[in-house]
Amino acid sequence: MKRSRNASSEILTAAREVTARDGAGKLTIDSVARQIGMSKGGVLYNFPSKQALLSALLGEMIDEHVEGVRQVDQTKPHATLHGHLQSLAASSGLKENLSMAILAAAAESPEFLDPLRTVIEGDQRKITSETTDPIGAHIILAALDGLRFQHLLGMPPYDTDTREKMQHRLESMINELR
Amino acid sequence: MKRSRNASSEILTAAREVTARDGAGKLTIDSVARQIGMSKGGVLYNFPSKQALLSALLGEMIDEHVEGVRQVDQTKPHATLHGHLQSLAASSGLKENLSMAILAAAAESPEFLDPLRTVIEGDQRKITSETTDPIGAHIILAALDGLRFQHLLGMPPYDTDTREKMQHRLESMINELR
DNA sequence: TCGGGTTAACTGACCATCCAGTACACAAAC
DNA sequence: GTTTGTGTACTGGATGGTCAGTTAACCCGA
Repeated sequence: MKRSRNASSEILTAAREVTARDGAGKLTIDSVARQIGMSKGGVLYNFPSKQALLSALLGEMIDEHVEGVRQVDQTKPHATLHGHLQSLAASSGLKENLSMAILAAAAESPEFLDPLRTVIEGDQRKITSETTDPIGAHIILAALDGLRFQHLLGMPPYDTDTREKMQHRLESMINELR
Repeated sequence: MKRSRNASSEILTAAREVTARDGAGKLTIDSVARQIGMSKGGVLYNFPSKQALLSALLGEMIDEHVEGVRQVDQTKPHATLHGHLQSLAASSGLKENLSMAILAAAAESPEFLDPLRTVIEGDQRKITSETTDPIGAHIILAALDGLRFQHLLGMPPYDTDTREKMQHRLESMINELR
């Protein structure tokens, strides 16, 4: 048996696989352990509690989001809004319901989302500083969030055609923002 | 001990009180029973399973939403969008995290949200039929949904001032819709 | 280089708790 | 006396977490 120096990243991957395959409700320490072929104790050695595991997953998601936002040219106007749009487009293809697992955790303890709040606060500050019409910018951001949640919860509009048109329109709206 | 013919509606009220006071994670059959001063068996007599209880709660929320949407003069243009805005404004004051309980349930079984999907499908059809710019209308609806979720999850913008300005702006946007 | 000591990583059995759901007796209402 | 509703006590299963012990890798002095 090989002794990987640190299984934590594989554990996180396994957790994503479980949620993707079996749904957010099936994400248990046992199921993750089975997925990676490890014992429950082993998982708990790497993450001392389920909360810790979920926090790490949330951290990954936040990192990916930040990464996605940063992929746009930071010098162009409304870069952060464009970044959010970009991030949405990137994530709207895949349907891993990891976010649902995060939401379920947040239902039990709202403070669990604090790291996310921090990031979003920062984003909103940046967005506000990039425009003279903060309300308009906030609305666009809200629409992007709305699209995210509609998709996450399997709400209409389902067809990717409509959703893409909406994204294009939102891009225009960002560009027309003062 | 009073013997009301049908305790179901009181049970639902009690469930809302529990979630409002203790959070979505504390919504158990026992806690609801305690809240209403009834035994667990009594609750389960009225709602044969927890799913059934949650479904009823979701049903209530949907009814309230539909009610809120209908409160707008149905003859004016974009009545449904205005209705959604109205419904948002009505619900944005209170902070009962019943929705989080619903979300948590949906995390375990996505089909749980089917009734909601049906309603929203209908709404979207109506909205689309009320405008010549369905994409624009969809975006406004997405923004309204986004605001809902931001509020639900305690995400910024926190201040009611900004949120009210956003609602006003959205109202203008609806009015300017072709 | 050999062997003992140390330690990080992990195992597997077990515990504790929570909680949905069941069984059934019992009370009121009609 | 039958139906409707409620209380009490329980079961069973899922699941998060604990812990003593095992394994392998690495270190280091003789």
